[in-house]
Amino acid sequence: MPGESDSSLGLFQKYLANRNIFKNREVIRHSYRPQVLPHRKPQINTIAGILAPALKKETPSNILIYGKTGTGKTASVNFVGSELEKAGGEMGLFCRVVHLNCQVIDTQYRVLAQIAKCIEDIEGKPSDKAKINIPFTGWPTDQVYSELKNMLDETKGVLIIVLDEIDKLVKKSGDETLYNLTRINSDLINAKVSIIGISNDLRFTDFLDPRVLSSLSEEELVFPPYNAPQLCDILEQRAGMAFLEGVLEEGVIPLCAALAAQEHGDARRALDLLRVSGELAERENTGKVSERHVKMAQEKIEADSMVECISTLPTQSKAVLYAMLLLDQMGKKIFTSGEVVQVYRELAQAVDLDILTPRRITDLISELNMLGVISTRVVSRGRYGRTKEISFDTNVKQISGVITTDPRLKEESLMGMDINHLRGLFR
DNA sequence: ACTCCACCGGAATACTTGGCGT
DNA sequence: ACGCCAAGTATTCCGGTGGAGT
Repeated sequence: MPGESDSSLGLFQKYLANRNIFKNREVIRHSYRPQVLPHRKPQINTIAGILAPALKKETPSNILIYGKTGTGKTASVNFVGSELEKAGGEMGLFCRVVHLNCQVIDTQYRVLAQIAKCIEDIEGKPSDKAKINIPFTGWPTDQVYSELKNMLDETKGVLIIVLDEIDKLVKKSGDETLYNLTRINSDLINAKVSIIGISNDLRFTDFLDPRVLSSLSEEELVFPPYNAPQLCDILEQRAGMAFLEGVLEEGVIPLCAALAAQEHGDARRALDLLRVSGELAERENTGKVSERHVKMAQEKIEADSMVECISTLPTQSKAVLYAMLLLDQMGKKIFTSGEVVQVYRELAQAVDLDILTPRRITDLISELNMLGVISTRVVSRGRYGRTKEISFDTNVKQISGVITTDPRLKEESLMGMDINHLRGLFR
């Protein structure tokens, strides 16, 4: 693209050329699906091998895929799926893949309805007698099931159902859905169905009926986390498309890879790091992404996720957190649960919240601890009992910024609170 | 209508060491 | 000097409740 469009770009050219970091930012969003998936050849080949019978109008084995987030499970399956559809199309077969994210579609009804809808969309053109639209709600589930069965049979092809985040589905609505889906084959005459389950949770099979499990996991596949060099390759591959020539300094990609590898080998995390680094550099107008930016990006991502985490907390938890903030501001960097309870009482009264018992508060405190907002340590002080020592280990300002976003904990609502009284209490 | 889950609090029990009694 | 006790929560277990989903 450089060169020929000079005429219209001329005016802006120098600004674009000067300071921009990105060539195409979309490429390093994790929603972007690259053509090539580095270091996933074996898995892709395995999946392809398992699904290949579909092209001979046979039923492929069901597959269960495990792996942590950001290990390329979904991307690999999608890749194989679209290749399969392509191949099927060339051979004049009806061979389709439908992808369902069970985090969103998490009931039996919605799963069935969504599959039906996908099939409808795919072969929309033949003027079927009465376009049977399955409503979002209203029908009994078994009617949807039999309707789906009929639709499938008419296609006379092979359908591959990908259930992404299948563990969420099982946790929310049990294994009945899966049971029905696995036995749908025996009800079909002309068509074949095969299921690919994708799970983040290795132990989710505990919740499954053994019959469902054995049928679902005819083949099992594990996606190991990426290690640092592999992450490097992934980043390299995309960085070439995403960034302008020479804006990335030497150590940037290795650093992103190393940081993400420490996490869980999460490719998404690595890409986020790289993208945010780029965005930070862009904002600075330096025209270069350096390792410093990566470190800033790391902090920013962490901070963002903490903000996200805190802002979705229930009000009571926020109140407890606020109480701890007040203690911190009063100069007590380390405090005990007893003190938190005292401050919390005042606070809750002032903002007209139900006052929870100490019992509950300790629960909330440990919850906050697990979220990593605070850190706690149980200590025994001999004659003076046993307590939890609590302290903040992250930026207090940010936390307080988020907390006061809650309508019930706005500054104004705290007017009724006697801070000085509290101050006197803790010296 | 019924089930399930998140939230809540009461009671009992666990835990640990500085103080106090001897 | 030594050892048991007690303070003050933590932690566990459990039962109740209201609201959301089916």
